[in-house]
Amino acid sequence: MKLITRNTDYAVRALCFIAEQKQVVISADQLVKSLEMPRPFLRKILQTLNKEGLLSSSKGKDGGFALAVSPGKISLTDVMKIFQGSIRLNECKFKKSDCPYISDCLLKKKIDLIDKEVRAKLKAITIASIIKKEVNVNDQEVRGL
Amino acid sequence: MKLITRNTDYAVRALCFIAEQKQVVISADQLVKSLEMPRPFLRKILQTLNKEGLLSSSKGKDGGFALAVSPGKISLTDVMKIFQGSIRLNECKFKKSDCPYISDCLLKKKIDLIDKEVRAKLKAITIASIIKKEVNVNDQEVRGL
DNA sequence: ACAAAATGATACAATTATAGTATCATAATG
DNA sequence: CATTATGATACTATAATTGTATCATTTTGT
Repeated sequence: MKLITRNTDYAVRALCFIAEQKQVVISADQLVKSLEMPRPFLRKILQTLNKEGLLSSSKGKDGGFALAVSPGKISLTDVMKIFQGSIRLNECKFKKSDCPYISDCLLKKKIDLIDKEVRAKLKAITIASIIKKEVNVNDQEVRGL
Repeated sequence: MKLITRNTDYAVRALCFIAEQKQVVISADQLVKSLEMPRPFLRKILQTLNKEGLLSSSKGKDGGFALAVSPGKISLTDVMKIFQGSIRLNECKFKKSDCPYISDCLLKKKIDLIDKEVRAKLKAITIASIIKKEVNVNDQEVRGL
């Protein structure tokens, strides 16, 4: 059981990496070399992030990808939604007419509660909050980890 | 994204149903008729629950399945473990040597925290806690919902 | 104009997980 | 010994995940 799939994970790491660099525009090749990911898969992911508005892209020499949204405003749920669709943990199989527990299913209610909490917590995790340590510890720059 | 797969869901509902009946031993056929589930699939699930020790079984006429553990001692995590394997939400793809965030990955740590909380909450959900309402509301019996 | 360096679009493929089905064997009971 | 139940096991269909591969397009420098 995974909460986060590979492409979400790659996307998050790519976003973090881009956010951490002094350069604004980062090419797919740079990312492939720095983070270890299969190139075509990463490219597809970057294209998706571009389409979805989290990255902007430029072609040709010195082209690549740049953050289109500030790291503090990109949350894990944003990325998960893009690559994993809805992140409802629940989705009862049973239609109201079928479910033997009909209108109020305690199981569903309990899971719903957990679901809401998880979503809130995932939303609170932003790219900025993930890279915070690497970028800024005691107000010192510690790039190039 | 589902936290709970179909077989876990069926298993939980079957366990709840068995726990709710006055009869101790419930046959697969009874379950199929009452809860709406494909018979062969449910049978496989019941066999698994038997093997895993949550149910006991008896063959022949008036045979079937009975709870082998009290409803208060069967938690959602028990059932999930059986049908969905480990319920770690995390499992970082990157081996220590590969991961660009090396020994301390903030993403992983944050997800780990969520993971622990979710597991604790799932563990707190027992069969007893799910059927409580149906079996016992204001100390009245409200069977046959 | 043209080659090089980048992304864009899109179709295909392998692997794994999920959600089942189907069949025959075995045990208990009357 | 037939009936009624579960046990064991092999098979299958669908969808999701995790990619690969190819060609088109745009930008830039010479």
